[in-house]
Amino acid sequence: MASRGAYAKGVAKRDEILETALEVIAREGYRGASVKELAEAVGLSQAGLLHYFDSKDELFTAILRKRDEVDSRRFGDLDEKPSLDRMREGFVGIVRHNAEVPGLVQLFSRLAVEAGDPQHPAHDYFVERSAALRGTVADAVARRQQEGGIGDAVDPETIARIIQAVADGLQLQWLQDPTIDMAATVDAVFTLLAAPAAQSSGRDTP
Amino acid sequence: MASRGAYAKGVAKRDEILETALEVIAREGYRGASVKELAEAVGLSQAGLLHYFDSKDELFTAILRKRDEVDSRRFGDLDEKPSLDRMREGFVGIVRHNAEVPGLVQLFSRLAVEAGDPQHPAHDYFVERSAALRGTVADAVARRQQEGGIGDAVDPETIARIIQAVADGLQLQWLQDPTIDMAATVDAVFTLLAAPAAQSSGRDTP
DNA sequence: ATTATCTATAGATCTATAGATAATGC
DNA sequence: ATTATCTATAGATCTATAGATAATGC
Repeated sequence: MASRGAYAKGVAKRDEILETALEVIAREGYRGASVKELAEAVGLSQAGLLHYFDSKDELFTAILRKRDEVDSRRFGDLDEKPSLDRMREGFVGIVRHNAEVPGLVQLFSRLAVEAGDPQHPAHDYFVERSAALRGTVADAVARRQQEGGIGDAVDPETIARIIQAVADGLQLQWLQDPTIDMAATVDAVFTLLAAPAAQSSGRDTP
Repeated sequence: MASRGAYAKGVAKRDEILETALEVIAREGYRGASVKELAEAVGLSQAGLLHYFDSKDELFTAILRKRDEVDSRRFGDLDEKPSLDRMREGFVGIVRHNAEVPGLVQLFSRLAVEAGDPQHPAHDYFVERSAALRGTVADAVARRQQEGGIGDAVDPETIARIIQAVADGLQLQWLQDPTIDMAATVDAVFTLLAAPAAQSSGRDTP
């Protein structure tokens, strides 16, 4: 009931845990990422680490959240109504960066599967993150469609969903074959979208 | 060394195991799919079942292979150079069917992540299956591009990779929110591809 | 003789919790 | 007084293997 909240030291430690975990997983893969290994990496016992999280799944969910925080500081927040072109750049940049942190891609994909269960601690994370991402993309697509830069055979929400699916699905392919160029392929999706506009521009009515 | 091979009974049993496993997983999800549960479903002890497979991962890999076999009998083999339209139908049909077997979607996605490790028994399965699928799609796309039905801003292999990524990525989204219409979204990808052609058809040169 | 199957078990994890002690801060 | 951390352990799985016996087929 009467909870005083974490001490300053505790707050800092929790943060240190998440940052160290990100490094370890990025480098060594999700494999070596048992609670015990992560605890050792940060100089705690397994029980000592779990003091900060309710369960292992909470821990990994927090790691993903931390990652988004770091990424959006690095690549600019996607919640600012960017133009489609700016979004394309941002998106491709993140994907290119992901190709350097295989362990995080593994962690993300694996949790995405497990979090299908609404009881899973990461469920809300995925649902919210997805919706936010798609909302921003759909906005930018809708604006471009109004300018005539993209055909309107498919509605913006569906196009946004497709773009997200490509990014997620490519990661699964890339986990099998890390030589494929995820960034270039995501970029190609935007090229495909733009294609019709290029052909019809300048002569709107026959 | 001198291996006589399985008896007729054994061959049948192995097949029965796989078919029962498909049903159980489709119905109950990947969750309840420990070796022990699957063994019970088919009336064997856990050790009795493992007699037919080298390991748990081999078992699950065999289950996925069996599934493809069943599906391609049901939806027609994709290895026959179908037209893009026929392919679109087949693809959408499979996706629609997948939406009825959540447990198999979970199993597939989860193994796709784990099989990233080249040591994993399912690694070859995913690599080969992927390549075959993409090859067929790329072929059909290339033919359509030559007819002018699709722009050539993006090469056929990349388009094939994108289509596959959409299908795989949508499954991850659908695991979080089973109300989304995977089939309709995959179909929309083909609509997007066709869009430019519709606009330019009939007047090739300005 | 070999396969098909069982029971039993070793052994490897891994998670969560209980019950300490030391450090921090109202 | 509460948080931060430790050691120790319960207990839940789960996989793989050993060592049987019963059924099958060269």
